[in-house]
This record gives sequence, C-alpha cells and structure tokens, in this order.
Amino acid sequence: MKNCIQELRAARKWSQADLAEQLDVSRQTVNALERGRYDPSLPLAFRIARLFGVAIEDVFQP
Amino acid sequence: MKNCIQELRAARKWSQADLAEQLDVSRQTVNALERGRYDPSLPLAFRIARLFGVAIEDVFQP
DNA sequence: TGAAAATGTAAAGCGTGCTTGACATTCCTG
DNA sequence: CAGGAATGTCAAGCACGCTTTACATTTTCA
Repeated sequence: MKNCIQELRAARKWSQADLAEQLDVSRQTVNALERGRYDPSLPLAFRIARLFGVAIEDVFQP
Repeated sequence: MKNCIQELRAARKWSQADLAEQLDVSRQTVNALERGRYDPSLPLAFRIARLFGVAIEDVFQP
C-alpha cells in the first residue's frame, strides 16, 4: 500500500518530528510509514488524512 | 472506531460467511469487526469499502 | 567548514489483527 | 417441531503496528 505522506508533509515544510507530534506517534513511526515499511492502523490513517484535510483514499493507494 | 458493515452487508442479504469469502478473511474476523471487537487493518478497510462501493469514511467513523 | 538539525536504522517488547478449530446459541423454514 | 443455517465466542498461535532507546548518516546553514 503506497502513500504520499512525505509529499503532503514536505508541502507544509514540516519535519518528520513535527508530523509525529501532531499525529501523536513516534518519529520512527512517521519515518517507517513514509518509507513504506508498514501500513498504519486504521485510526492512525484517519488522523493522518484529517490532519492534511484530505480523504484517506487521497493519502493511501492500495 | 464505529462501522456500519452489518448494515451494508444486510442490505445485500449476505451472510457473514458470504462477506468473509469476498473479503478473503475468516468468518470470525467479519463477526469481530461487526461487533466492534477490533478495527481492520488499512488494506482490509480498503477491500471492505471497495466491495461496498463506498468511501472508507462512509464505512468507518472514528 | 563545522555544528546542529533532520533523517535512517536497529533491537527488544507490548498489544492487536487475523488465523484455525471447536463448540454453543439463535434463527429460519420445511 | 426438527434440523440446518447463521451467528456468537473462546483459545492458541503468528505477524504486524507502534513504542523506547540508541546510534549512524545525511542535510542544512551560519
């Protein structure tokens, strides 16, 4: 499952640590998600989409 | 995280076993999801929404 | 250039998502 | 009413999501 978290984050000029704090996860989790090491849980996927103001389907692509 | 899997399934007159087969998960998983015992993985959430022809946000509510 | 910030990675540990197998209960319907 | 279908639930087991701690590498910029 691909995602464009890095692009959305970069567009806002946030560091991985900035994003992690807003999502209430660790910086390593943000890094792992951006690098495609694993998929987020559904609740985290909701928080991510909500933070960026887009639909889940706009952030993640199967 | 709430969901309306049961309503979507019932509207199609599918049994939990029917749905499980189409989603490629066990019947117990469908039952657990409908009863809110846990949330699905993101890939499974995508399969569920896609099967019902709706957005993930229409099936699951934080 | 050199120091600080940002990013990448690893290991160990905990909780959860999903499995199979089995069994109990409830619901249909012939 | 009887018997099968559908649903609910439990237990054991495996893989993954996320954590903390720690350290290496890359990037940025004064």
